[in-house]
Amino acid sequence: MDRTAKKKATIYDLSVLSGCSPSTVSAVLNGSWRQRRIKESTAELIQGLAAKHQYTANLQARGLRRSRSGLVGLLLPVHDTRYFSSMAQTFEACVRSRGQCPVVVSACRDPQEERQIVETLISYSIEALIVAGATDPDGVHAVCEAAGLRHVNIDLPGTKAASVISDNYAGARLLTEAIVRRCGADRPLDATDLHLFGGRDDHASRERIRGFRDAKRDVLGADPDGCITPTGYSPTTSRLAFEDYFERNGRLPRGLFVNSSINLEGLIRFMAHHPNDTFTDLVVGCYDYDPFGSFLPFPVIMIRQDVETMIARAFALLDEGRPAARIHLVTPELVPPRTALRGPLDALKDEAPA
Amino acid sequence: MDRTAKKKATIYDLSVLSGCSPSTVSAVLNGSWRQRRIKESTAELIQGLAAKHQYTANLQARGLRRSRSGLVGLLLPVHDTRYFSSMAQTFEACVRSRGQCPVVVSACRDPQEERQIVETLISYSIEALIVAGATDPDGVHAVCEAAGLRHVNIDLPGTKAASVISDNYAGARLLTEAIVRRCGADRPLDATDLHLFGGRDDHASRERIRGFRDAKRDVLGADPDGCITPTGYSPTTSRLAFEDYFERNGRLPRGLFVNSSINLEGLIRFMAHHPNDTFTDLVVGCYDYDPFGSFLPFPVIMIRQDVETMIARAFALLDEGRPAARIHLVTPELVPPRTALRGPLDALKDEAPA
DNA sequence: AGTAGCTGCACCATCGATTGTGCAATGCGA
DNA sequence: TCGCATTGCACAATCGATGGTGCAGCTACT
Repeated sequence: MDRTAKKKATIYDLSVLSGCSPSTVSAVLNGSWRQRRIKESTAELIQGLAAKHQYTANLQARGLRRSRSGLVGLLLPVHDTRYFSSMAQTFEACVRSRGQCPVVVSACRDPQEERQIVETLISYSIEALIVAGATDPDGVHAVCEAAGLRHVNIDLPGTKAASVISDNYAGARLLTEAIVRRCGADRPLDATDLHLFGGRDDHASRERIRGFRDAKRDVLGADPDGCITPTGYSPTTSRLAFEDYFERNGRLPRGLFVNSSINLEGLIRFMAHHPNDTFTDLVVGCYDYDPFGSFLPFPVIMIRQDVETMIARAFALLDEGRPAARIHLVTPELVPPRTALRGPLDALKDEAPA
Repeated sequence: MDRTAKKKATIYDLSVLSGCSPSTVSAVLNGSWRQRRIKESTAELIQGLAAKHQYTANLQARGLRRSRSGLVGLLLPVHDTRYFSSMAQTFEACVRSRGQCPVVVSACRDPQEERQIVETLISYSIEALIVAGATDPDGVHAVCEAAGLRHVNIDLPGTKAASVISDNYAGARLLTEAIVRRCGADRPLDATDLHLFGGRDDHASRERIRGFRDAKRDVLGADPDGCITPTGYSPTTSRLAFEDYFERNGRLPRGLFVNSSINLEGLIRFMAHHPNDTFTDLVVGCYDYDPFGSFLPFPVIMIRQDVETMIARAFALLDEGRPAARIHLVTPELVPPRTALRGPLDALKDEAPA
C-alpha cells in the first residue's frame, strides 16, 4: 500500500541538498551554467544529486516562466487514414529531432472545432502549429495570428498563411491519363465512362477536378458534364454515390477517379454489397496512397503525396519566422497498381525476433 | 506590418479593467465564483470583459498551480496503422468528451524511448496515461509509479498495472478455424500447409501462437513444428520471411496466419515481386482489421479488435483510481473476407458537399 | 444598543523555474 | 599594498492562476 505519490524533486529540494541556491541549481540543470560562470565542480555535484533523486524539470513551470512550452502542434482532420497517420508519424519524428514534444490532434473537419482546439493548444503555449487539411484554414489563421503563433498550412492552403500542398492539378492530370492508358489497353474509353467521385468544395478537390477535366479533354477529346460527383469526405456518403450511379446506369463507369482514400473506402463498401464480377474491367485511380488499397482485385493507380517533403518544407517555413502567405507546391508521385512503397515505419529498426 | 504579437490578456488585465481583484477575476472565470460568493452582477461584468478581450486562461499557469494539466496521454508504438490510428481517434473523442486535452505520442517500440517519452509527458503533469502496445509495459509502469501517475496498459499487458487486451487466444482459434474452413471447401488442408508468420516474443504473439497451435491440433489433428515464423513488427522483415519460405518450398503455404496488419504489409510487398498466380488458392487470416486489407484479391479473414470497448474499459479503470494489476480480456470479432466495417470516422458528421 | 451571522470581496502565499542584478572573495599587475 | 578585474554564486522579481483566510459592511434579532 505504498500509496505515496512521491512528490517529484524540485530545484528547491536540490538546492537544500547541495547547499547551493535554487538559481544555481536551475542554471546547472538547464545547461546555462557555463555562461553563468558556475564552477564545474558545483555543476557536477548538482548533476549528481539530480540523477540520484531522479530530478526532472517541471515543464509547466518552465513554460510559464519562459512563456513557451516546448510543444509543437499538428492539427489533423482525422487520424484514421494512412495519409494522415503517416503525416503524424513523420511530424513526430521531425519534432523530436528538434528536441521538442509533438502534440497531434484532430478536429474532424469541423471549422468550429478547429478553432477551439487551436485555442486550447495556444493556451498551452505551443510554439508552432502545422495546420493540415483544415476545412477553414483562414479561421484558424485568425486565432493563431491573435496569439502571435507561428503556423503553416499543409495539404489544404489558406490565403493568410504560408501553405505547403501537393500539386493537385498535375497529380490529377497524371492520374487521369494513367487511368485512360490503363483502360485503353483493350478497348478505347468513352469520355462519359470516366467519372470522378469524392471531394467537396475545397482547394484540393477543385484542383483535382480541374486536372481531371483538362486531362480528359486532352486525352479523350471531350469532357462532358455530369461526370463529377462530389461526396464529401465520408465513406458512407461516397458509398451512396456509387450505389446511386450503379442504380441509374446498371453498372459502374469503367474508369473511376476517386478523390481520396476515404472515398475509396466508400467504393469497397459498395463492393461489399455487390458480386465480384461487377468490377471486372474496372480501373480506379485514387488520390492518396494506401498500401492495401494498391492491391485490390482491380487495378488501382494511386497518387502518393510526398508527406516527408511537405512536412520538411513546412518546418523550413516555420523556421523562417514570418513566411509570405504563398502556396508551395510539392510534386506527388504516381503509383502503379500492386505497388508496395516504403513508409515511415521502415525508418524504425525492429529488433530481431526471438 | 502589425508585428505586435499582442500579449494575451491575463486575469491581472481584467482585474484592472474591472476594478476587482485578480482572485475575483480568477474565480469568476474558472467557475468557482458561486461558492466564493461573488455577486452575479460582478461575475457578469467580468465575463463580459473576458469575452471582449478574448481572454483565455494560461493553462500552464493553471497547471502549475493545480499541479495537473488537463492533459491525458496515449502512448502508441506507431501511428501509421489502421489499428493504432483508430485507437488514437477513439481515444481522442473519449478524452475530449471529458473536457480534457488528448496527447497522442508514439515510441516506435523502443523500450528506452517509451520510458523517456513518458518521462516527458509526466514533466508536463499529464493526469493519466494509456500505454498501448508497449514493448516494455513494466518499465513504463515503473516510471509512472515513481511519479504517481494513473495508467493502464492496453493491447499488450504488463504485470504491474491493470491491462485491457484482446482475447488473443480465442481470436487466434477463431481465425485459425476460419482459415481451415475456408481452405477445406475444396480439398482438405495438410497441417504443414497452415503457417503462421509475424509477431515476436510478446504476450499477444504468444497467445495467438498458442491459439493457432491448439486450433490446428483440434481441427487438423496435428500441429507439426516449423510452422511458425516470427518476424517482428516490420514489413521488411516480414517480406523477407515470405521470400525465404517461398524459396525453400517453391510456393507459399495454402493457409497463412498473419500476426498483424503490419506483417500483412510484408505479404503484399512479397506479392509485388511475384506474379499474381502465385496466390490463387491462398487463404489468409490476419490479426487486426484494415478495410482495404479485407478486399485483397484472395480471401483475407481478419480479426477486428474491439478498440472502442478497450478504450472505454481503460478509462473506466483509470477512473477507479488504483485498479488491480489484472488483465481484462475483450473479445475480438471475426471479419469475413470482403467486409467493410464502419470505423470511428463514421461517427463524424460530414457536411453535405456543395 | 449589542451581537451574531451573512455577504462580497481583497490579500497574500504558493506552484517550480528563469534571469537580471548585486556583491563578496580571489587574483593580478603596478 | 592599493585598485581593478574576474570568478562564483546568491537574491529577488517574475510568469499567471489558485485558494485559504481575513475582514469590512450590512441585516436581523434580542
